[in-house]
Amino acid sequence: MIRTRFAPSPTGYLHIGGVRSALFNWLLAKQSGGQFILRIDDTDAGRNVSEALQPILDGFRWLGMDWDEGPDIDGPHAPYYQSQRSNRYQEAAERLLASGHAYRDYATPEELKAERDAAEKKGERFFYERQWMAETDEQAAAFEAEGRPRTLRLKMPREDECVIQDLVRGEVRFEWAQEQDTVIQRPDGSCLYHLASVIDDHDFEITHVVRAEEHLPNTPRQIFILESLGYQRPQYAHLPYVAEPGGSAKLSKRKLAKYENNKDFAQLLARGRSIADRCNIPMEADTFNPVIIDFYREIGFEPQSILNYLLLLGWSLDGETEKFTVDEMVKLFTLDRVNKSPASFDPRKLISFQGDVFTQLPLETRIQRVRPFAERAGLLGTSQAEEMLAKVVDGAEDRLKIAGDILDFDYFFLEEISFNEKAFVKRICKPDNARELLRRLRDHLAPSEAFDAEYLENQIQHFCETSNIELKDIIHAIRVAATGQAGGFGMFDTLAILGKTKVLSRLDIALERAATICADA
RNA sequence: GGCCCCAUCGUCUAAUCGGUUAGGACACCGCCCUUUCACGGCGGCAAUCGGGAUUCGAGUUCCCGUGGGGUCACCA
Repeated sequence: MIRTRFAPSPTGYLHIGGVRSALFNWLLAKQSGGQFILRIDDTDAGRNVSEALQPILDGFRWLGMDWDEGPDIDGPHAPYYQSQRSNRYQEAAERLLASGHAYRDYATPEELKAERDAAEKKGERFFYERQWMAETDEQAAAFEAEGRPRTLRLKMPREDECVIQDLVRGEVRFEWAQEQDTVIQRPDGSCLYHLASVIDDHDFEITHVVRAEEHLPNTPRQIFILESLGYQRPQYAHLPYVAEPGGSAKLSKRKLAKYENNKDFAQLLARGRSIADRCNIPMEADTFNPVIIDFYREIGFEPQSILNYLLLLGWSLDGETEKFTVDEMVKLFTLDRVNKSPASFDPRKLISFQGDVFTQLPLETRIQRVRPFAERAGLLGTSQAEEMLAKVVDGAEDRLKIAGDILDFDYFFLEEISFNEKAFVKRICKPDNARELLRRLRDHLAPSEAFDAEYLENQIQHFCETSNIELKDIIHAIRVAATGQAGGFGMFDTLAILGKTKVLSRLDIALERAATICADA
């Protein structure tokens, strides 16, 4: 039975690299009928744990990554919050002390800092030499009489080496003598991460520890703890981290400003901002940031595309197959095809995946996805607008890649549109007969009873013949006048969806506008 | 700096147990389709970090460089 875990700290946001780690854990557990556990690493957290945890749980729920045990649902090993498990850690700390694998240490923070600074001055690395270690109760009493604070440190071996069989990296060796005597318990009795993590993995019966590569150097001391306690080693798999766009450093949410220099990243962020701006979505850098999962939910990405993209960041099936449903991911994922080197985050490929996924959704689903955005942007409200929405989504076809893209087609809904200035000049001002043709076309269409695409095509073709012009001589001017835009979907469909009233009034508005702004007016 | 990890097109990656014209995808560039914008179709550009060793033969094995990165807390 495989049991995996993801252990977020309640930081208030879910990092995209974290999602990938969690995904691999989740897939590994699901494919064998095992369990995926969510454990909350809040040993160092402030008061607002539940508030800071919410976005993380929301993120997982949105992605459809359900956990079998953890917050909100509990399970046989509850509690799943480290802050509620301190008695377990203290118990272990005492055992470690009793067995001689840990010792009482009475160094003050000031003394340690002085040692550290001195080492740094000499260009050496700091290595604690147990100057304030108390080996006997007498020594401990003497230190305590001086009023020194007591911490518990691991008494690391000074010879031999630690050999790890890592499922993605193979055999990795560390010399024990290089390992520091890590502090596992603070003077106030609270225990630190390494201890807590090992105890929890044991208590929760975790069989596979799949986590980011940055934890690889921590592994020897965790192995020391668990073996000292007589626990069995889990299987380890250290994943390469997700690197920044166009670079090889670890992707970090704090470097948003730097990433904005990356064209692709900047474009994605700009896209998001324009949607958020129209929909009154808050844009704090803590959550509205392509490094954070909330960003994608807020602007209308599909969980499926994010999962699929992240799966391929460091894993491949055969180098050919790229599109996977969640069921396929679960069935086909294997740790032995995880790559060893960091994979940099490529916003363009993510967008491409998203476009494919969204386009293939049934019309009804697309309408449903898009509606909240249209609503928040104030485009809906009337029953005509509802009908319009369905027609627009249908007509837009694959031009809609992200749900928030519906705002690109706001001109169908708005009473007053804004004109693309360049297009207006090029299509309406510049051709010398454009205004005349538009005026005549307006009058030609005014008496029309019908206003469907087929009828419009016939009418406009006929208009062209009688005017001795070709369709292409007028169609661009019509589009700009009716939509304000240079591009869009089929012209006759566009006019039909807009409806006669809007089309006629916009032709009037465009003509008035041309009269005032065109250079020769 | 110590320890550890990594190294194929711009990016993500493929290449049984050494033998391929080093394959696919995203991006980019052409052409076609077309009333525009997309889509789609066709084509193109583009990579094994360097040096040794082993071998008939090395992207693949070994060694040495070089480069990139991670980590070195009374954080997680």
